[in-house]
Amino acid sequence: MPRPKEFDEEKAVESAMHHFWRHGYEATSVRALADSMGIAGASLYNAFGDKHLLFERALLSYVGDTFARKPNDMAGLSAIKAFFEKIVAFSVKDPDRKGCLLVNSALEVAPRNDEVAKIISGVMREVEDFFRRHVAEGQAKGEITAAQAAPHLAQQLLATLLGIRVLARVRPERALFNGVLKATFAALEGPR
Amino acid sequence: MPRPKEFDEEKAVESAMHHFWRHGYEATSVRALADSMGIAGASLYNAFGDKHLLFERALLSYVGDTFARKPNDMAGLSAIKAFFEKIVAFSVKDPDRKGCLLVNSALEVAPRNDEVAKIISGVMREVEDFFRRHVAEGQAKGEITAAQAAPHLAQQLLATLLGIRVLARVRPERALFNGVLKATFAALEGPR
DNA sequence: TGTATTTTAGATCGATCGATCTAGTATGCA
DNA sequence: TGCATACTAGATCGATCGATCTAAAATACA
Repeated sequence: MPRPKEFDEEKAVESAMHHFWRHGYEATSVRALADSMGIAGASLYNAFGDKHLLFERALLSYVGDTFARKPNDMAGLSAIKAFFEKIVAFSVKDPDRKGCLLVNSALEVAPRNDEVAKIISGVMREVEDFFRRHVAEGQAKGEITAAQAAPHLAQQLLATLLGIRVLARVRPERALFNGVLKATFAALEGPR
Repeated sequence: MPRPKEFDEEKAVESAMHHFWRHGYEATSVRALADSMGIAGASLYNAFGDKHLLFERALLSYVGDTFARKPNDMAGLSAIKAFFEKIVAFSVKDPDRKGCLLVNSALEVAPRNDEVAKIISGVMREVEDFFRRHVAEGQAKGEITAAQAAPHLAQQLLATLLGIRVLARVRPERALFNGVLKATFAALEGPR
């Protein structure tokens, strides 16, 4: 039996993910991908099929890293606040202004790729669910206003999140994010 | 003196704008641009310099069409509501799911093009100003809550707007937008 | 009609694209 | 040591990229 060990596929996908994240899909060449993954071009095609399939793997890897592990030690309003503040903290300190690979891809790739569109809208629905659960929980605890329906508040939170991700790419300013979050959280808490 | 008439530059730029809007920057070839503009490739370079400069022209044309003519017959809350509802109405009925060229370009082009980044962040600041002015006016009229500072509410509205533009590209669903707007406007109006 | 100029279609440029193939090297088991 | 397999570098494929150039057609004034 022959040379059974390959390169670490997971780490390679992670490198590809970071490259797509920084440069986008179209502006990323397969040669640049192979270089940043530390493998030969032929190995890339052997292991991943083609550029498009590799991108799907990279996108799923990103989703796994970013959205799968939600703060499950918190609930209600504090979970929502922690979620937003983590993203803002990252956006402010990221020198590359990469934003969110999912949002970037939603605009650049999804319109011409049904499989990617399905992945992205699926994740967005999960995030919306996440918001709805914690809004309902916060309402039950009396820390979130009951004047608005949980599904609507959750949809508003989703839009705000996506907006923050856009701003992270062109105007990653702490003061701007602070204003957005202040008004968002105040709207959740309602009149006091 | 010779053949003084050229093709209609403005209409040509408009056609280029629509092509960029539908397909993005990288995925648009100069040949496809020239075809959709109804001119020869050589004419494109003669009149506009290169692809990048043509894109800037197209982006400015989009900004002029979309953001320059704001509803100035309204003020305060109703101006804000009309602004959002116009955008949602367009997003829902656009079969191409083009979203917003400015937002699409903010994510795809701006990170690698300082001039485009400047245009985009400038427009975003104008939109933020628009929101701030009308929020302040609404607060003065008592139709918008004074519990939050106008600048913060304006920043929140900007983020929500950008989020809606993202959703327009992957989930242009009337019910989703309605929920977002309902919660957004309720937050503006505050406790009643 | 003749001349100058702008346009056009289309060939062409070097560069790069995604993708494939070849040849040689490294590895593990016999 | 020898064989089979997984990798590598690098050449190469046809296609397309942005950009340029040429030559013919169109237009307006003399």
